[in-house]
Amino acid sequence: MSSPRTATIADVAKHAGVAVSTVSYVLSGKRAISATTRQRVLDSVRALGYHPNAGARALASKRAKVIALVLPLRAGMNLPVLMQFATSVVTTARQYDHDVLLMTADEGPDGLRRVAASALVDGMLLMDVEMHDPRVPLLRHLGEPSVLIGFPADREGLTCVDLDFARAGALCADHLAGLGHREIALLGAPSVVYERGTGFAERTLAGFVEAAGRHGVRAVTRPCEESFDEVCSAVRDLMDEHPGVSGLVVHNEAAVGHVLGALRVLGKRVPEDVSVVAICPDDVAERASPALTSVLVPAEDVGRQAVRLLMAKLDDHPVPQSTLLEPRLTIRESTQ
Amino acid sequence: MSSPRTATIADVAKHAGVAVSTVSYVLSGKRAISATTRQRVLDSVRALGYHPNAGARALASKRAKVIALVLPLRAGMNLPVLMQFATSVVTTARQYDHDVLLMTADEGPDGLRRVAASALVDGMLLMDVEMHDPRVPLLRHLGEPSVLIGFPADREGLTCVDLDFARAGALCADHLAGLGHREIALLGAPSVVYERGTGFAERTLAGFVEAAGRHGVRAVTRPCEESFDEVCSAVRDLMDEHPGVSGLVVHNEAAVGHVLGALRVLGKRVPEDVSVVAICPDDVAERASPALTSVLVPAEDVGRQAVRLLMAKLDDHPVPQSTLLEPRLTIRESTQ
DNA sequence: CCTTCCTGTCGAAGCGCTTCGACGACCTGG
DNA sequence: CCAGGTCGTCGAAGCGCTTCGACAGGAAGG
Repeated sequence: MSSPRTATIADVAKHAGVAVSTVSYVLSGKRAISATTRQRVLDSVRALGYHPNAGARALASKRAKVIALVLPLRAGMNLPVLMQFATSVVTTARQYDHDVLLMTADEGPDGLRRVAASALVDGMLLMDVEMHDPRVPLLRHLGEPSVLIGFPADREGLTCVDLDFARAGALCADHLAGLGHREIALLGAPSVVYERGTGFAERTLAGFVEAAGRHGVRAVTRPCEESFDEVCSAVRDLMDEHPGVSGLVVHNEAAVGHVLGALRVLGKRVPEDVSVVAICPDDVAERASPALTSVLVPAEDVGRQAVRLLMAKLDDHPVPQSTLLEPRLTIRESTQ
Repeated sequence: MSSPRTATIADVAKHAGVAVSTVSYVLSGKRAISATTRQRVLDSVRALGYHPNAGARALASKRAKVIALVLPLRAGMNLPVLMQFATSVVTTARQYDHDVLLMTADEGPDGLRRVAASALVDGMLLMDVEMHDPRVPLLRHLGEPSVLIGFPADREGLTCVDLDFARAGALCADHLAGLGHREIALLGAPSVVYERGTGFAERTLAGFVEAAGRHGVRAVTRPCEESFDEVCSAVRDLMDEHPGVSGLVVHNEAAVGHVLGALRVLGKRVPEDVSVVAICPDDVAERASPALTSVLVPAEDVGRQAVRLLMAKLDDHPVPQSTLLEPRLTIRESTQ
C-alpha cells in the first residue's frame, strides 16, 4: 500500500546515468543539453513517475509557483460570477504551471503579510477591491507582485483589471435609447454596496446616466435590495413615480428573477410594456422568462487576463496599469 | 521600498542570543524551553516580523501545512452553497494553521497525482463525489489523507462527510404530513444530475418517499430543470396529473424562485392552496415571497467538519468512515 | 599547430528549516 | 557525596532542489 517513497531528482539522475544538475537543467531548460541526454533524462522521469518536490524547489529557487487568490466572500457579492472567475483563474494559472492558494478576505491584511513573508506564494490576485481599500497601501508596501480585480481610487503603482462597467451601463442605455425609449431606469446593487464605495456599481451608474444624457433620454436610478418583497415595492415605487419609464436596466444578479416576477405581478408585460436589460451572466439571462437581453460580465476573461498580467509581472515584464475589458450586449426577448 | 530581505530563523536566533534549534523548538513546542528563553525568542520574532519560510519548513518537516480543496465546477452544481462551503473550509483550515490550495476537477486524477507527488499538500478535500467516482480508486492508491464530501458507492477505506439528505427529504415529508397534507410532491435536481448518479439527489428522494409511505401519504417525484419556462410547465403538468397535491418540496436551488413564480402564474396561492418547502440555504429561503419554510443545507458545518476530520487524519488519529450531518427544518410562511 | 571560444556536463555550495544526539547543569535519593 | 535522572540548550546533519563555477573536448580562427 505505502508507495515506495516518491522519486527524487537524485533517483532520476542515477537512473539516467547523469548528474543531478543535468536533470535539473533538462527540466528547467536553463542550460543547453544535448538531445540524446535530454531524451534519456526525460525517459527516466517518466519511468520513475518523478515530480519535483514543491518545497525543495521553492526553497532553492525562491519561486513557489503558487499564486494567491483573495476572494471577498462578503454580503452582496454575486457568487456565481465569483465562482466562474475562480475557475478561470485556476485553469489559466495551471497553464502557466502555477497553482492557486485560496484566501478569504477575513484574515485581512495580516493574511497577505503572512503569505508574502513566508514565501508561500509568488504573487496575488485580489478581488472585489474597493475605492479606498485598506489592503492597497499594504500591497504597495509589501512589494509582492499583485493584480487587482476592480479599481481603487488611487491606482498609482498598481495593476488593475476589470470589466468596463461604465461602458456596460452605457451600452444598456444606448440599446434602450436606440429602440426609442425616452425614459429609462437603472435598478442597481443593494445600497450597502454603494455605501462601501465599491467602484463597479458607481461606474455602471455613471456610464448609464452619461449615455442617457447623450441621447437626450431621461434616466432615473436607484439601489435595489434582494428580497422579492423589497424588489416588488422598489419596482412599484419606481413605476408610480415615473410612469413614463419603459426601459429597465437591472444590475443585480440576485434580484433579476424577482424583478421579472414583480413586473408580472404589476401586470406589466415584458417586453410589450417594459423592456428589460440585465447585467448578469448568460445562464441567468437565458433561464429567465422571457429570456433577457443582457450585458455579460465576462468573468472568465477577467480571470484569464488577471492571471496573464500577474505572470508577466512575475517575469519582470512591464504591464499596463489598467486593463478594461469590453462588455458585450446580447439581444434576447426582453427588449423591443 | 524593497524590504530588507525577510528575516530568517537564523536572524531571530542571533537577535535573541540563542541557537537556531532553540528558536525552532520555541515555535513548535516540541521540546521544553524555559519560560525566560521562550519569551526572549518570542520577542525577537515579533521585533523582526519573522515568518517561517514555507518551502523550507515543508522540505525539512515533510508537512506543507496546505490542504487541497478539489471543487467540481460542473453544470448543475449550485454555486452559492459551494461558495459557502469553500469559505468555511478556508476559515477552518486557518484555525489549524493550514492554507488551502484550490483545484478544479478538470485537471482530473492527474492533478491529484501531481499535487500528492510533489508534496504540495498534505491532504485533500474532494467535493461533489459521485457514486462511481473515478478519483476514488486513485485516492485509495495514493494513500494521501483525504476526506470526501458526498458518498461514493464503495466507501471502504475512505472518510466521507455529508448532509443526511435522506433525513432532509424525510423531514420535509414529515412536516407536510404533520400539517395534514395527503398528497405531496418532490421537485428535484435537473435530470442530468440523477443520470450522473450523484448520491445526494437520490438519497433525498428515497428519504422523501420512505417518510411519505410511513405516514400513508401519496408521494410523487420528478426532476426539475432550471429555466423559468421549464419549471412552469413542470409545475403545471404536476398539478394537472395530480390535482390532489397540496404540498410541494423543492430540492433545487436555482429553481426555487421560478417555482414560486410558476405557482403565482397558475393562480395558486402559497401557502393557502399549496404549501412549499425548499431544501436550500437560508438566504434564498428568506429572500423569497412568501419566505419559505426550508431545510438548510448546512454547508458551513460540512466544511468545518470535513476539515476537522482531515486534520485528525493528518495527525494519525482514527476517524469514523462516515459522518452524516443532521438537517434542520425552519418553519417560515410558506407552509400551513 | 596553438590559442580562443563554445557546448555540454559535473560537483558542490547553499536555500531555511526540523530534528537527532550530545551535553552541561541541576536535582534527587540512597 | 555520588550515581542516575531531568531539563534546557546547542551543533550538525540532512530535506530535495537550483545554480554557480569549473572543466573536458571539440570547433573555429589566426
